[in-house]
Amino acid sequence: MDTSTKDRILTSAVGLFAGQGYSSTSVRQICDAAGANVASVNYHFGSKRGLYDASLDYARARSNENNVWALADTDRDFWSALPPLDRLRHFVAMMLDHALTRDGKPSDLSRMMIHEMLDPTPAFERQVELSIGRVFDALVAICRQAAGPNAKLADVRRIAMLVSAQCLYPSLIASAMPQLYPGLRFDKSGRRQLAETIANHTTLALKSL
Amino acid sequence: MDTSTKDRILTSAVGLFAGQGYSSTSVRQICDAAGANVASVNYHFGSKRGLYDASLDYARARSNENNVWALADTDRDFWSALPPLDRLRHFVAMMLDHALTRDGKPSDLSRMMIHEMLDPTPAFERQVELSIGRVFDALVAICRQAAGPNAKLADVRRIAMLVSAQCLYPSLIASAMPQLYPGLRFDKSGRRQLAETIANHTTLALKSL
DNA sequence: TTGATATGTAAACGATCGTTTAATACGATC
DNA sequence: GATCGTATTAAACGATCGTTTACATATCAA
Repeated sequence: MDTSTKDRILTSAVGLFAGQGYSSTSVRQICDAAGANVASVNYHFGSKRGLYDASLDYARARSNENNVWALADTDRDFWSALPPLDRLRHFVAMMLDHALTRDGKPSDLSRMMIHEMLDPTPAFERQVELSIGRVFDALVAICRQAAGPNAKLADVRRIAMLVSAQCLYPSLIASAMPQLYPGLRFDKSGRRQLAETIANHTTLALKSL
Repeated sequence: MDTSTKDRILTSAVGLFAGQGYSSTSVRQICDAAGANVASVNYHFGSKRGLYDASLDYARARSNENNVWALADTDRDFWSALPPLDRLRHFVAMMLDHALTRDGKPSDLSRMMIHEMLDPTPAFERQVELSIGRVFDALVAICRQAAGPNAKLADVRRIAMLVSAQCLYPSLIASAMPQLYPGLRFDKSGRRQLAETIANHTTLALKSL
């Protein structure tokens, strides 16, 4: 093999945890996919939970390589220079680009996060602090800025929650897509259309506050 | 006990499957909660899968008691008499009422459906035919009617998908709510506000097509 | 070469999984 | 009262789970 056993295990684990969740994925299944021995998981990561925590960090790191969640940093020069509605537009597009890969399938990170939201494990609290929470906070801040000073915070927060709902939903229903929405595709153009639709509707909603 | 063993198992199974999904819930866990013997699951339902299928049907039946999904029947006199935008408003409120219980917690059925969407089991296809699929089709029909004849079907479908995203999201993040949205509540008034917000924004979106 | 440290592996551990078996208790029917 | 179908139970089945053990191998410093 060209990569280390530890890396191969990590890569296989991310894919399997993202696909089936924590409890449905066995250590042996991961090791078979990685071409590694069962005992190597506990050697390199201490336990299955340790591997899971490392997988979350690994998926998040890989996602950040494409400079993505970095945009959640509200105070970035590049962002604060933009008009509020443009910031919102870029932010929505960014969330979708992180939730869906280039070929329209859900990203491993988004799937793992959704599994965590649905059935939180002890690792969830840390992931909220490190990624999800920051992104949501940034989204609220952008929506607040776009809505103006007269909008009530509770209303803005509700709209921000609905934005994240629309951005994460494609990752949730990806496995069930062909059954539920036979015509829908999340390729590059479909993703762009979706981002525009969400951003436009949110703009209308924020302006009507 | 005042109820039959079969019913007690069914009730416990719905709650546990909804809470943790299929593979994370053990037969022994269900039987302990129901005060039944482990073997009774296979006696009454044939297998764990059989119990799971029966649980889905049971949860759906209980949900329909409150006359809910019946509204998905687009040709109902009561509904077709309403103006399109009012039908949309009622439909969104109905979806939210089915996704959330009176005290703001997610319904068992919505949780089970979300688990199915995220990691479909062999039972999913049947549930799409019996409930989810019909509801989504009805939603598309209502949105199409509200958008008028000039709207492109693909655009209407995308908006309908986003509506279901916003209605199901609260059930997805219910376990993680206190961490992600500390201020948000889905009590009666919160649910009404949420339904109004979704319906209003969707109305704006459909009119702008 | 020797010793130390890091890595990989076969085998087994005890626990838990879904399922089956064999026996028992109950109730209705003949 | 004997018989039969239904319901329930304790106990055990083989399989799989996460984890551990004991041992083999590789790498490098002394």
